[in-house]
Amino acid sequence: MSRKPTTGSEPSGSSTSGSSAAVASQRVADHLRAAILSGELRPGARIMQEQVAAQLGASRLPVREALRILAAEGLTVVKSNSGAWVSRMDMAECEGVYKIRERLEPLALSESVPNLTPEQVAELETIARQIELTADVDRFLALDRRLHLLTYAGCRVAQITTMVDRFWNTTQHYRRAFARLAGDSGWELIHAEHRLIIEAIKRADTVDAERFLTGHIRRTRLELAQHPELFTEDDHDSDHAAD
Amino acid sequence: MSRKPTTGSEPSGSSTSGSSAAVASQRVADHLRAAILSGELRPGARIMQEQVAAQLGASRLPVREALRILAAEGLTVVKSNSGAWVSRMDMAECEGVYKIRERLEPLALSESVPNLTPEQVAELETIARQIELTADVDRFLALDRRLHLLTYAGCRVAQITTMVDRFWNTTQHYRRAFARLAGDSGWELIHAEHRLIIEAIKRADTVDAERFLTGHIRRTRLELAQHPELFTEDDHDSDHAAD
DNA sequence: GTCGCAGCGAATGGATCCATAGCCAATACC
DNA sequence: GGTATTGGCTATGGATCCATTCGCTGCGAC
Repeated sequence: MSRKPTTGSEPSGSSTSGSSAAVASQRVADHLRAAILSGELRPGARIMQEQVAAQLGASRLPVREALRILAAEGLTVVKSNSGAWVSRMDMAECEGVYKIRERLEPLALSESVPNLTPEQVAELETIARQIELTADVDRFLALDRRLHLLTYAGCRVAQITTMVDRFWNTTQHYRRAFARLAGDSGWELIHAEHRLIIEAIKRADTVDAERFLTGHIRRTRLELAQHPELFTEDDHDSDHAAD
Repeated sequence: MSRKPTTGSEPSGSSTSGSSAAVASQRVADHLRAAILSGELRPGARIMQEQVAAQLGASRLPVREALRILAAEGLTVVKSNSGAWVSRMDMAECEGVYKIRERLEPLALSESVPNLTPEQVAELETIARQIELTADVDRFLALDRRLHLLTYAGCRVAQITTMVDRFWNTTQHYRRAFARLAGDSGWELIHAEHRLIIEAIKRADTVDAERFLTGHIRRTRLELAQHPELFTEDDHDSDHAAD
């Protein structure tokens, strides 16, 4: 149906806008991305083109392009004449992503720190406090994501922030699974790391900020390596797509 | 039985040089990627869907998907209801990519060094010698690319090598422009850095290898920053796509 | 003379239709 | 009774056709 496209003055909706994108491909991609990140579509879940098309009231063509876009982002895999699935990582791949993040995010942080406003720094502390008071896993995930991405908000290099966002997206599901089995001592360490990172940011000390952030990611990677069971959960079909 | 098709949709495939991808989208993407990397399509050049479609004997649909793929790789930009162009970087963006490479490629190298075979190391030295004997810019570019990517050949983490490949692709044109105006002393430094990197690789010393590689990329970035004229060359249309 | 608006053309985005390649199951043969 | 082959079904890939939108050009008004 010809839904009035609202003629967005500036299309340029560069990812994660979530709202009405001018082009259907982006809208479908945003929808699927949100579904994957929220856990509604789990790794390994089959994505049927016409099912998604019918659900969103579009034809299969935008869905196809959206699947290409998401595949390029690493969120889906598309096999010729076979179908599309939500990307599933094995432990080695996930460790690889963490190794990349270990190098990349400190760079993002260094590029960001000099440009952070006092208001943003204050918000960092607020979020950190909220995280320490949070017991709910989903809320922790959302806050943790907001915290870290906010520390990178001053990064002027779009390439870096784009990549950082992508890796946070591709590992979202495994972070959720990982957060579920963290013990109290694990939370304490995370809180300590967050405090140290924020304190270094307040001092505009990029060296220390990088150091603590590297340690934060590295420690998470090493912990992750001790839980291979996170990657063995067979998801088989799950076409019901509900949780 | 033995008919194993295995026409895997390998994104950013290692250039099978035959351009015989099973799916047309990939074939078109490979063709356009090669055209961009070879310099046939320069940054800022307009890419017309039906022109490419006619040239490759396909319909516009695979071309559209190919443009999405290349856009995700950073090689093209697509504007809604407007068209597609070869990505053009300003100096800040190019510096950003170099900053990323400065962090990422040492990681790729560290992951690769323990897995490099003696034959590969020997080939590294051969390529380095060839580079030192080369005066031709295009030949230098090809050899330099082969050299560095070969140093990363042992990296088992596909995510890393994929990204490294992508960044080498997106900066290919600027590397070419940059190489054209390098003086003799510049070449000497490059050769020295290559020798040091390879020597460290031979010793399986990942720390030194990372150190020299970081310096290599960083120095290139700083040199690049002194040549803003590389990014001001207006290319306007260039639909003839010849050089 | 310059700015603005309207109309036209061309290129892209989207939808529908057809061909093809896997996958599964049923059947026939060993 | 088991296995292999074949046939049908389904979902994706590709092509063509239509709608939309952006840009350009020409004309008119200030």
